[in-house]
Amino acid sequence: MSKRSGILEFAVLGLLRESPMHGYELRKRLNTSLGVFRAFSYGTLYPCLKTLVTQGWLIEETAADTDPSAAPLAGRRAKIVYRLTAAGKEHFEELLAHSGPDAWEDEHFAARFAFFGQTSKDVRMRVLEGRRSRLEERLEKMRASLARTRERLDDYTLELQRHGMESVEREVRWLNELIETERAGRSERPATGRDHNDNNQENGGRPGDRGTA
Amino acid sequence: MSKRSGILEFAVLGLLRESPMHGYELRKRLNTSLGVFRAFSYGTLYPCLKTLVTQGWLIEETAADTDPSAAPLAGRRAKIVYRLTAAGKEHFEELLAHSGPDAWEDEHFAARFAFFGQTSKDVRMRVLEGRRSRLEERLEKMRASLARTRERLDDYTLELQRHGMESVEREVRWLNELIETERAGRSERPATGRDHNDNNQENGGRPGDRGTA
DNA sequence: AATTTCATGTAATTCGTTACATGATTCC
DNA sequence: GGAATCATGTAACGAATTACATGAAATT
Repeated sequence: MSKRSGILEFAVLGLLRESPMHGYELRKRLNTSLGVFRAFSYGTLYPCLKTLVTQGWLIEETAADTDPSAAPLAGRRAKIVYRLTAAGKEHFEELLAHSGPDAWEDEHFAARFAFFGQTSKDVRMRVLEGRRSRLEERLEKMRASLARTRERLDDYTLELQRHGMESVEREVRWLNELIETERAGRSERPATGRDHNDNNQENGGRPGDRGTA
Repeated sequence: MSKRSGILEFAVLGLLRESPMHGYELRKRLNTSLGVFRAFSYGTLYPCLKTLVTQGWLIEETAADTDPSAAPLAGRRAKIVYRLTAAGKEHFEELLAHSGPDAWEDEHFAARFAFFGQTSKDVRMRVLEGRRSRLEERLEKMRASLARTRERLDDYTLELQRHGMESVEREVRWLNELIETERAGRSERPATGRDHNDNNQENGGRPGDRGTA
């Protein structure tokens, strides 16, 4: 039953794909590395982990399970470590391959983008372009509504609209850069197969960089 | 019982302060003029209106109530028009005067800003400055977390962080401009007394403008 | 020894949406 | 007279939070 929000499930699966973790640590990663934009509480995370286990995508391990002798040595006792199962990995690849319209909504998009490192190039392109046209649509609406109501609005409301539109325009420019860069050459790297540690280093800079050209 | 979200209640009260409206229209204003950032559905709005009536802040009027003869003439029949009561007006002024820490969270802030036209200068200042330090706090955390984890992150995650930080920095600059402008001289206009239609025109441009100086 | 941080969970509650149900009014 | 838009509502559900409850490990 239920969807478990998509976004949280997706992010959890993605983070656990990199390495097994327990809930507490997972939550921190969700809120820092990944989640500049989104914070989840324990009351959300723990029940979600339980259902993911139920669905066979994760397994719980106590530290002793894997290495009974080494467990006490490790820095700090990890009570329950969650590890991605084969089925979970498969499920995550599927989610990664989908690029439906939900994928270009604000938070959903950010989550997708955060795992672009594991995403194939064509999906990356579809998501970036989908996001862009979503924003352009939004801009159109904003412009139209602004044209209709301009006179009736006071300075502050107007300024709020203006600033909001500028933010959206700025994100469109950002997407344009990213799309250009993707077009220019980043290698394929389908998300399957090789270990995730061979991070693509064939382009050293940040995705937006076009090198020294 | 209950808080009714603060933000929706606040916005409804604020919009109705300008002029009476029925639910359908209210919702449109919420989602265009005011809500570049936030959309509410009928399933949220109508129940909310009901509780506001219960609390005595609004009264329902059928078009015939106020002017039985003129009602049929008006462009389109308005089924239930909501009007702010004296108590509701008072309550809104109170909300307007509060500048607690909730007021500088993302959506809450936007709602507050949208009604700055009715807000006294000192409260405006407190809200703007509160918002700014809230964002600066957030920037600090982001910088710290970035410094801690920089090496472990792949290009895309890094780029996402970078773009997120830039967005926040940009909003801080925006706030700086607004604060400067406020300091420079916009008149007091306490939210009570005179009719809301004498919108302050002593400064013609948008709030961020510093005129021709 | 006490405090902080790590760690896991549950119950009640809040906020809001979707889908449904209904009907009037305007435009073609 | 049929479609689109205006207009009002409700019931079921969804997603996530807060407050609570508990306890172990590390730090001072």
